[in-house]
Amino acid sequence: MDNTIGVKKGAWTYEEDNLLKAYINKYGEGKWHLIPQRAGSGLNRCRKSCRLRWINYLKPNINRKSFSEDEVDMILRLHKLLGNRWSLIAGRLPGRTANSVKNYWNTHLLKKVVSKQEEEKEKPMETMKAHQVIKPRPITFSTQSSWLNVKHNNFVTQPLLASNNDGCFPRDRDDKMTMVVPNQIGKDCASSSQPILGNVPIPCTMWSESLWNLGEQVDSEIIGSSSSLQVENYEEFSIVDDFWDFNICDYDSLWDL
DNA sequence: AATACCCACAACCGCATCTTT
DNA sequence: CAAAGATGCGGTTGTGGGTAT
Repeated sequence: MDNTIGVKKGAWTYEEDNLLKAYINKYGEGKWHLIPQRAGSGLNRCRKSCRLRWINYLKPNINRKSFSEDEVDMILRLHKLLGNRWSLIAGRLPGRTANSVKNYWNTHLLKKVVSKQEEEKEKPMETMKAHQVIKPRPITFSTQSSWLNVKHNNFVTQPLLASNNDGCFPRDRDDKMTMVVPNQIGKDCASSSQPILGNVPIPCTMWSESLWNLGEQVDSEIIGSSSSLQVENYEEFSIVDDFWDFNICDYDSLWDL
């Protein structure tokens, strides 16, 4: 546990920053618990504070400029998809930290999003955009091996449900269901300039590779290297249709990307 | 000029998860 | 396998600077 007794808190001084930078230069990142004994008496900070200071402020590649329109757009899209998973969102924005993305969201975007949602609520039902719902078709991994092998060439087109390793859908609490975001079979987008979904171009950082990696971070062990979003509370869905109806919003988020 | 208020962001805190013993 | 320790994450708070009154 942290021994925080007698440890300094509050804003960091120039000297403390230099001590921490010198420590990182000498020993590298990580091993935060060793900082108090290695960095000397001038750096009387707990390891958590040191880690935060380095990650959010001192790290050389941090982009401290104001957020560009593209970055804001990316944050909005990723937040729609991932929610408040700031580290994942920041991971898609080079040079940005989870803390800075979170701060930007809370100070600039949260109000906008909330007011927009309020507007949507107040709209009459008939003016709402109709969604085309494509019901998923259960497919086993063995039959999907073809598209699993072409992930680098394609981009997201249609979500499907995947079964478990044994080819069956979940039957009990120990089984896990995954939502798979497959690539469009047979369509090679690697040679085109930028993938298009309807009339909406997909930002370059959200090409299939990004989504794929995203999926790996969301749930890497359930589905191996495929792009997947693990569905929690799967036990609520006794049949595929129930699951699909319940998750229309999540699927729409993907379409809106 | 003084004060109040607001905003942006750095930093802290508690908790969850992962790793080590 | 359990406990302890280490790390990482998201929510929240504190504070300094800018602006309005």
